[in-house]
This record gives sequence, structure tokens and C-alpha cells, in this order.
Amino acid sequence: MKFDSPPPEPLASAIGFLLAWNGQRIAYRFGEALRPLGLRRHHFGVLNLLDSRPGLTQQELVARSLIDASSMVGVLDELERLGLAERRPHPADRRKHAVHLTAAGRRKLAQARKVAVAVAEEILAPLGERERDELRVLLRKLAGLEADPAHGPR
Amino acid sequence: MKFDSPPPEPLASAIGFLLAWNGQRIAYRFGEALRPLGLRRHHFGVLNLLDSRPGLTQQELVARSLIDASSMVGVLDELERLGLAERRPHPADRRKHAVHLTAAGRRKLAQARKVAVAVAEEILAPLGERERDELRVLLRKLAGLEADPAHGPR
DNA sequence: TATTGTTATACTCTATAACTATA
DNA sequence: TATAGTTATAGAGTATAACAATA
Repeated sequence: MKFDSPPPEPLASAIGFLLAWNGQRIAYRFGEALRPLGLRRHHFGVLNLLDSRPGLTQQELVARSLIDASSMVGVLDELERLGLAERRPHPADRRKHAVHLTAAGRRKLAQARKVAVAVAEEILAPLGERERDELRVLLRKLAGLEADPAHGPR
Repeated sequence: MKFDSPPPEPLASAIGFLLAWNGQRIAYRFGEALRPLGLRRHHFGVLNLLDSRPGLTQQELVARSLIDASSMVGVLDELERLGLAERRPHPADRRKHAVHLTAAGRRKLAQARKVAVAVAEEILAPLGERERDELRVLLRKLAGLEADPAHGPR
């Protein structure tokens, strides 16, 4: 349905438009692919953050994501309801919660990552290995990140 | 505020994530930059379509965009209210409307394109000319488009 | 006084289905 | 019967402001 046909010229010659179109396309496809797991993209982002930095507070999660504070409450509520994360008392400040993944959360994250790889594989099909490397380098630079950290995963 | 700091690792090593992040970033910035003109991104897309193919019907606009039929009604209502486009009777089928830009619509489109160029320039600042060309080629291929049509505009 | 998390609320965007007028 | 456009409506998703507990 959506994003099934390439974008129309002359916009398709504009690099900014191409960036937006391709980006929204993969975001959309990933969102769809995540549905069977009972997750949305925001959940995936938070699971990743918690995996690499266990015990983050909600404010810290907000600062590291595009999710605002009030929406974060809802996202964490859902992750807790699904048994994937839990709010624990913060050792030093009773106002804060230290948020951690559960074992189920780590398993679900592993599943979701497989989905992400599959979607990327589908979307990136038109590009060869060399081209994908080029693209990653360019996109990292565009995002304000330094050069590849020793050839990351996908 | 939003998209002001680079995305966190390890997601930032994933090419799919980078694509989505950069794409959403430029879409967001463009949306903000368009606000002073009284337009949103959808309006810009439709203005472009009408500029290159005057007289398209609403269904044809729907088919060439990511806007569904009922939302298209609202977009065209707004464009007409702003005096930027007009629905004319279709010569061959009284059910259809042939949608055309007005002179003001063409002027507004020219302004909006300048805004688009400025935003792209800001976002693409980290890349040199050679790198931008590489990126455009890769993104066109990714979008399922054939090779560059004789070095397009931006 | 300021901050953390929360709630209530409003706002935008999009999608669905039903309706009309024409074909 | 089918299609083009429209309307009404509902559903996500997100943002804003006010609040309670704690610092």
C-alpha cells in the first residue's frame, strides 16, 4: 500500500526529499513489522536504551530519546504491563525510578532486533555490501556522529 | 530541541535506524521552516505535483502522494482558501475536478522551494559536494529510482 | 524553590465508513 | 454497479499545563 511505489519526480531529485522519503519508509515498515510482537517503535527505542544503560531514570530516558516526559510514563506503563521492564526505587533519590529490563524484556528485545535486521535487509536489498557501507558512513556523518566505531553490527 | 543531539549508540550503528533518524530529522525541520509560509509538508507535496502536472484530479493526487482521499479534501480546501490552487470542472467527467495552481500558488511554491533548499543546506552541511552526490545516488537507488536524470537540481 | 514523575486535557494527524452525484 | 468527491467520526500519537511527592 504505502511506500510501495517510488516517489514522483521532480521531488525525487532533491536529496532532502529522498532522505525524508526513505527514512519515513523504513520507519513505517519497521513499525508494521513490530506489531506482531506487541511493540511500537518507541518501545523498541526504550528497550535498547535500557539494555545498554540499565537503571536509567525516566528523565534520562527522555533526554536520550524523542519521547517527552508525559508520553514516557505511558510507554513505561506498557512495558511494565507486558512484563518487559520494571521501575525500581532509585538508591539515592526517592523521587526517581531506576528502570531495568526484565529477562523477558531482554528476550523480546532480541526478537525485535531480528525484526529490525529483516526489515533493513528488505529495504536495503537494492544496495550491495560496498554501497551499504558507504551509506552508513554518510548517514553517520550527517547525524553528527564520528566515523564508524570499528564496523558496527548492521 | 528535537533532533538537536545525535542519536545514542548502539542504535546509531544500525543503518536502518540512521536512515529513519536522519529522514525524520529533515522532515521535522522542513515542517518547522514551512510554518511561517502558512504551509505544511503535505501542501508542499501537492503544490509540487500540481506544478509538474496541472489539472490532476483528486484521485490522481492521492495516487501520487501519501495522502488519502479524505485528507486530500482538507488539503485542497486549505490551498483554495489560501488562494494557491483551484478546483475547476473536469472537461470530460462532471464527477471529477481538475486541480490547478493559481499564480499565487506558483509564487508560494517558489518560496517554499527556497525554504527547502535552505533546510537541506543546513542539514547537509557536514557533507562535501562529492559526498552529497554519492548520497543522492544511493538514496535514489534505495527508493527504486533509476540513476540520476542528468544531474537534477538539489 | 526546583525537580521527578504523574495526570488530565487538548491538539494534530490519519484512517474508516457512510453519503451524493455522477458515470 | 462503480467511481469521484465529500462528510462525519473515531482513533493514534503527541504536546501542554497543572499537580503531589520529594529534594
